[in-house]
Amino acid sequence: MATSYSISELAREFEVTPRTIRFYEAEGLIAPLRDGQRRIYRPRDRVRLKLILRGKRLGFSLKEIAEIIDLYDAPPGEVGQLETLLARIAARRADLAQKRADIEAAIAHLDGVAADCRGRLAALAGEQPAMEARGAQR
Amino acid sequence: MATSYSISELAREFEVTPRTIRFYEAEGLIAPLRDGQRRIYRPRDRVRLKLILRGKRLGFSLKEIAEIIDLYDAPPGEVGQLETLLARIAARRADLAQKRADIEAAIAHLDGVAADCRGRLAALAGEQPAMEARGAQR
DNA sequence: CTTATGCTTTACGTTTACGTAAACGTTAAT
DNA sequence: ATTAACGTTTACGTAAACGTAAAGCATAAG
Repeated sequence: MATSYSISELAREFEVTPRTIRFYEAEGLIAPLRDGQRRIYRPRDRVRLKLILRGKRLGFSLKEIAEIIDLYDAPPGEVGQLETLLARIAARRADLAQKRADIEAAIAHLDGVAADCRGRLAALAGEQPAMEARGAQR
Repeated sequence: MATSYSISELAREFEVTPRTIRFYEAEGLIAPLRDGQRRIYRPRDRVRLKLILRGKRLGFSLKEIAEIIDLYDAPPGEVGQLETLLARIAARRADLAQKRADIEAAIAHLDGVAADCRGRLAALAGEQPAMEARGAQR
């Protein structure tokens, strides 16, 4: 009893529209089965959709996402193919490492601003303790 | 002798076109000084541009980037403003944390594929050691 | 039988983020 | 004086990623 999904089931689960899912198919990112005219999505299609959406959150274009996904289910292949595959993986990994560095920097920056912000709040609280009792944290 | 930059200097440094920089200005993300008609970019404009491009690499829209940047140079403000500012920072931080989680997952996934790939290469090498001497790593 | 629900294709519309070209000003060098 | 290098505004063009109808098939329920 292999599980399968309709397009609107997947759409609901991942909070996208059916249109979006069909669009990804048209772009060659997913290839669901068919029951006559209806699209039937298997677990592997669901995984692919999840990967696509993760890629989107990271700011990759659909074209880039396609390349990445193709890396995942690449065929066993022979030596030469495996080597070029490793090279492509390395390239993608470098992209991700760059993004990770960007993220760390952005988070650090934000945390710095927040700390400064709390500092100023503390200063204000010490300077002008207002009429009502202080609520330390909210 | 405060340093300043021309639009093409910044464009070269960050590998974007002047058009792009002017576009960001039109969208309210940068506000360079003027020398007559010419735009004069100060270090703070340069920093902003850097932040914008970092945001772009992370997949934020220019509108989202504008919100984030506004958090950075928010006015000292009073208690209420500081508190809502902290709240907005927390929201943005949550976005970034999500993206970081996505990145970690993607990198882990890719590393797994790469490891599997190297494993298959090793298997092939042991199975059919070709005519020429093996080059352990390239 | 027809109404509702869900899926389908086809096709044009929209937003974002610029690209590209035209036409024009301003120093700076030849 | 004119060519070159750099800047400006204005405006139309474009690619990506869908949104939004329109029109039709199918099948389950009333």
